[in-house]
Amino acid sequence: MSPSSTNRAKVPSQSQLVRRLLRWFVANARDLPWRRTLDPYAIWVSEIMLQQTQVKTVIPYFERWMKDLPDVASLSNVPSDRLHKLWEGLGYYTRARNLQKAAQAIRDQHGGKFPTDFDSVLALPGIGGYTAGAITSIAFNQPNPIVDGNVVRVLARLFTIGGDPKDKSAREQFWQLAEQLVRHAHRMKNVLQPADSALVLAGNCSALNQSLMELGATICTPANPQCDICPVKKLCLARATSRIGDFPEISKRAATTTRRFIAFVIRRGDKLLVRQRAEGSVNAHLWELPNAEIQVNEPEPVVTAATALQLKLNNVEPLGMVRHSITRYRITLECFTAIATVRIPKTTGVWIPTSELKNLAFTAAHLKLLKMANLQNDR
DNA sequence: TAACCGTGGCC
DNA sequence: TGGCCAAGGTT
Repeated sequence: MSPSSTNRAKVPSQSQLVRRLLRWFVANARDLPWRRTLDPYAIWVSEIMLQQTQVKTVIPYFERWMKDLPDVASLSNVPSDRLHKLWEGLGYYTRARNLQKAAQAIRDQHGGKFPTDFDSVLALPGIGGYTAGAITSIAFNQPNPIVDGNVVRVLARLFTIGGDPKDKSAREQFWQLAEQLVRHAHRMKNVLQPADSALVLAGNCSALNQSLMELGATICTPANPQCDICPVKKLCLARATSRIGDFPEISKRAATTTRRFIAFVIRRGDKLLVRQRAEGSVNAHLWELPNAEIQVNEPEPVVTAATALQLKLNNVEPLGMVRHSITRYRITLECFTAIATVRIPKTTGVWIPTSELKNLAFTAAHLKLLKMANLQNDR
């Protein structure tokens, strides 16, 4: 950019910004299942599912969940197997267990009615500052700010806020700014929504908070943002100074580590040997095929894995391999069919009729193996 | 505070 | 393809 540029960039006016965002959101919001209701339970479930998970992935899970567990009462009573099955494939399974714990707290401490008070919402398991702000603003139109990855990106660019958003000082800036914006929205005359839209809005606070996320999700994207159609492009400081790519200043992720596992499909009659992962481990409560981690360069993978599992095997045949990434690990999971010849230790697995596998929640990698072995159908 | 928790979409 | 990222929270 030329240093002699005459249109010196100014910090955007907040009231102008809020007005444009509200108008844009009401006219352009995507029609999503959880935007058709003001039921705090439904909005809560959607917010938890959406944590670190994309909208496209969440939609079918949300529909299934709401059909099966339509309210706090049904969630507080659902058996663990069914709870995990409804979450199977979404990851971060603690989220599902915390949903149930919170539902039980709502039943026991709030008479079964979803609390409206911010601090009461925040006190529920699995609900932090973002989610408490999202629920109370979207369901109840309270002027509570929210800052998620989208909001960070949008605000960092609009106001050229530097620093790692994970660091305290930068984080406080984003929350302060988000709070100022939602308070502006709260003071404004309510923006009406078009009659032909399925969108249900509790009011301006809901619309403003959602507009920031919607803008980040659809236009102000991490790569290749569509600035040409952005409703607030004229107010964007990063764009005015040609520094869109410099914001936000995200730190690099931890390097990935390669790991190698051997798994076995071992059948006996109409039963399959499977095990449930222990509390406190990764993917706790979920089911998997018996498996063992081996060295990446292990020369005798099957023998080593079988020994680790205390299995004596005959007729070992390769079934296939899946690649799977989990957090910072890049995993290869090699699978073999085999026949076990001696008694099996409980820690290695238990015999489950194959007809019952569909009721158990498996980890994503092992679900792929079951499908490979024609033991589990698509849902 | 920084590490940990899962998975799939996207380019 | 591999790396980045997604409506974060907990410990």
